[in-house]
Amino acid sequence: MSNRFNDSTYWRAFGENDITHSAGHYLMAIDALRDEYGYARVTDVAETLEISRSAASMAISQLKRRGWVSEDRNRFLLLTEDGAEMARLVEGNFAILSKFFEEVLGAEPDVAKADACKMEHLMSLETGRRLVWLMRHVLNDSSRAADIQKVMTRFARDKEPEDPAGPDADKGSN
Amino acid sequence: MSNRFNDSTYWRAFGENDITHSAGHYLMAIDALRDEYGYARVTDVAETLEISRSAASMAISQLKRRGWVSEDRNRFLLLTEDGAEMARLVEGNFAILSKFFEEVLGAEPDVAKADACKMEHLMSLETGRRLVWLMRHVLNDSSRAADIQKVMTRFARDKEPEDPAGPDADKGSN
DNA sequence: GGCCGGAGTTAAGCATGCTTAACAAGTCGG
DNA sequence: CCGACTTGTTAAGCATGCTTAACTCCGGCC
Repeated sequence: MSNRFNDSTYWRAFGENDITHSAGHYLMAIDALRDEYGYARVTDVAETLEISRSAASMAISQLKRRGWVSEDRNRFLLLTEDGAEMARLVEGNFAILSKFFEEVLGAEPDVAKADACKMEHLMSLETGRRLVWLMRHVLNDSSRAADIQKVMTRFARDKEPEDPAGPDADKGSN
Repeated sequence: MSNRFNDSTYWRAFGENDITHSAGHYLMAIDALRDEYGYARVTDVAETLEISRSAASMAISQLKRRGWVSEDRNRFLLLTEDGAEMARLVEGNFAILSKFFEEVLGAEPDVAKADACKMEHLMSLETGRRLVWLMRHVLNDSSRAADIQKVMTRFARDKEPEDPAGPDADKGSN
């Protein structure tokens, strides 16, 4: 059996990500709060994310130890340079994925955002950049965009129960 | 502040997924083992996934309780109908995502597979189907495929350090 | 018949990430 | 000046998901 199941470096890498789903949202919350109010406290982050203050407190301690969050002289929360970079990465991945799901694939906005939110911290910088590039150069070309729209409209019309991988997907590839 | 940060139903939905990353791989491992050897035991799953037998044992108990795995009369592992469906969903998502990352975005095979493996259990059936459809109807059209290839070749040439979201991505959207 | 080894389970420990409860410290009002 | 509220932290508990260690159980072999 020589497929990806034999190679634990693949599937177990899930747990060794640069950033967890929740960490990404802590960073983005701090960023958004500073944008809007000029400062961010533990309590504000907890409120924004609708979790307990204690959970926010402990999680933010981790983020400080990891060098992504610091405090100003008034003990207000700051993103370090690395922290801001991670926040931008996750934010950017969310933006591009939800845009792709909605505008190219024609998914419902809610579905597009839910899927994007779950995947945002997992897509590599490299792949994210490639997707941005494609979107920019395909969608901004109105003829190509219309082309794709036509195809996806046909999808909406022809839609029938079918295997998500489809007959020509290379199942168990590697 | 009226963006997705205010709505915990979005980001916290991550933990309420239909299936976890590891559960997906347990199901796929059982499926693959039965395909190749005609049967699957706890020990075989543990070996395939390179985890301890005890971890496999406990995880598979959960999957049985969840109605995704059962046993035949010789105590060999079986996927239930629901289990097989979940396995096919995750498998299909992996196939289509890695194919998309590699063949459309032009990512390195390793990067494509790593990203796909991390995201496979998170993409909804709906979005997966749409991606399959697009791939089938865009990539199978050689002129359109060439078009995209040309764009992505230009990406490889022009590649420069840039924000993954790019200037025209709707950051903080909702 | 007894013993060994493979298969499977259970228990205890660790990390993440959440909860509630209890508590320390600072600020503000009467 | 002191009580009350706000802020932040720590502790204990729970779920997931892994580990190692210590079993049970069963089948085959001398």
